[in-house]
Amino acid sequence: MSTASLVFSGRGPVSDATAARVRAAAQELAYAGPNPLASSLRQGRTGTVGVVVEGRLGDAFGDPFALTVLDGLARELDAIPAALLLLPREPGDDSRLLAQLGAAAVDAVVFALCGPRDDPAVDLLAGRGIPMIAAGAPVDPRVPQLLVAERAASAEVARLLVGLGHTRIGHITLPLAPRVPTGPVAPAQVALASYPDGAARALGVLDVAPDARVVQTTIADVASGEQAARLLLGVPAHERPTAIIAQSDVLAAGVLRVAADLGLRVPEDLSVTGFDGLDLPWVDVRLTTVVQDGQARGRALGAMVAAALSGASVRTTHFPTHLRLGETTGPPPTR
Amino acid sequence: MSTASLVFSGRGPVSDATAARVRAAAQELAYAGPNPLASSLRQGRTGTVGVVVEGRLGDAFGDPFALTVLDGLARELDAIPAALLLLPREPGDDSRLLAQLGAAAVDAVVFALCGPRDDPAVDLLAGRGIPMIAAGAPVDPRVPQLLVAERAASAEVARLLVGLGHTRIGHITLPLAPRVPTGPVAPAQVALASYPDGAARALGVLDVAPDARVVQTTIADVASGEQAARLLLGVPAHERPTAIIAQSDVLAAGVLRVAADLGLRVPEDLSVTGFDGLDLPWVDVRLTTVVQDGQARGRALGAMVAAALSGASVRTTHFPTHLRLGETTGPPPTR
DNA sequence: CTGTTAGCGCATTCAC
DNA sequence: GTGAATGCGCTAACAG
Repeated sequence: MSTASLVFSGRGPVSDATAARVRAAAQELAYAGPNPLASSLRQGRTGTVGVVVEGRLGDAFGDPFALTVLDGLARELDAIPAALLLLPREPGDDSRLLAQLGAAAVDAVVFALCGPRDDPAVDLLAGRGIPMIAAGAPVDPRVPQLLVAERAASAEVARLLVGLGHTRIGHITLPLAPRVPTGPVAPAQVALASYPDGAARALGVLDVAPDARVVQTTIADVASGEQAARLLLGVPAHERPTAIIAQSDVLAAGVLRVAADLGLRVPEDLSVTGFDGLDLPWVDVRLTTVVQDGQARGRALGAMVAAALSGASVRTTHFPTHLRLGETTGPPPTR
Repeated sequence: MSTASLVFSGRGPVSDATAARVRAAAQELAYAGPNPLASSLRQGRTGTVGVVVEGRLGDAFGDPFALTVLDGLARELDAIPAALLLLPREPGDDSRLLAQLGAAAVDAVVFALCGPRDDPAVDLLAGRGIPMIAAGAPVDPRVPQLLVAERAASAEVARLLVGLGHTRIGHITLPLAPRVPTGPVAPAQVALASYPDGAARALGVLDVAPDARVVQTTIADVASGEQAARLLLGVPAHERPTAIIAQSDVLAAGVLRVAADLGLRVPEDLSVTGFDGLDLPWVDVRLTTVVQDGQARGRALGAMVAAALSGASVRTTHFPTHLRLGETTGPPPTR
């Protein structure tokens, strides 16, 4: 009885009478519509797109920027239509993710957030012919990217501060590799980092301010920003940085809190910059930051997925950002 | 060649020589392992659990409490193992969700967060024999619940404030129904609400303080809390509430911000309470609030899912909360 | 221990 | 416009 299939999918030429008869029979047999699994197997489409998430969901999406990207992505996928399957990876342990990827039925996979430069998941998915889309990582010719000019944007921030006269600059990076502790990082280590986005932003700063003190965080949240800020600011006044460049607005929010706690005025005593351009209702100053539209970024990723699923060959694209001058940057204090 | 299946699933008794031979052949043919779809169809298991999310992902998980629940749930499901499929519902429009549910292959569905009391998705899923687990909503005999004594907990907060001598109490509720505007709500409307959790908390307050002014928010975030607080506090001083009970800590955070803005000291001029017991790094006072362990709640939901999938019959359970006295409550100002 | 057989539930042919 | 046959790719059950 293929007619039933036509009735439920609603795409065949079926007379109203027959349709009614089919529906009545379905009712009778308590048939709740086609089995999605069988339908997917037959059609080769699942209506599901995987999203790889580094670390715990609470950590990853505790950063409002990441959440906004996810939101935009979901919104765009909804139009395909496709639902989002969350595929968390324990940082530094790929085994669970690979098992999930081997067992999960997805039409495509998105690496929407920061992740390792080299990812064994790529081989697995490429082997299955599942299209992938990434935002910075993993780096692989088989994975088209939506790229941000991280290094250039970050360098622009550093240039702003150097131009204002700052010479002692602190930099707070996102994690450069899985499972790192919060703490200082030697500039030489930066180039070897496994996470490209943090590395690129740090390199941008070092391009312009090679003597910047770099402190790495474990995750992007306010508490980590505070911790890193205390490491940078908890030194004698004459070696204390007069400006801190944070790789994320939530990290910068932590810096602002520590500054207030230490009695440092922003920007008179300390300049602070962020990255992302978040609108945090609980931060009262307007942060100097690199604005990127997270929602639009997610949507752009979703559009790339849609294109890949429709069979188009998707190419690496660039996504715009711009520096926004806020109230948290100014010339260094005259001693 | 079922031997190949045994090799890949790793559960059959296969000699090493044969296993090697199979792997070699797989390599040769560029076979990337079993097709998850076919495997799922055969085994009747997908390794995927759906989570219904009300509203945009950004709105739903912008509340750290909701995110923590999701995190705990994901963590527990990971042990099954199962991955999370996000199933967003546009508030007030079930059609997309129902379509997704009809097309998505899931082993179970969790209603982890607030949602409508009556949900057409229940009929659909019950028809398919897919187990459901809920946390407050939907209310249906076919759906076992993990319940919080919302009304009692809320009443306890109100009793605390009344006991301190407050007579003019304001209450800020979560949305009581889809697509509501932020604004005052008549107590009579509360009992008719479509969202049970907000309704139960409001009823708890009204049980103890029947004259409380109730203001409803659109979503649980700081900005909505601020908006609601301005409605409650923006009246002549003699009719201004001396205490505000918020149904969530993020809403309470908004109240604290407005209080500071209006020059009201907390708790001398205004007592403020929340719900959830979040640890918000950017709120400096210790809020008086109803603590519930979101992570544990998510895990408990995950455990219920695991039980349901193992064929056990899952019963409705209760989840504990407790009132935590903080620094934001005290006697009302003596005029 | 290994190979063969059948069917999971559907959607797509193709005859009628 | 309708019904009957085939196979999507796998794995459980069996026979060797």
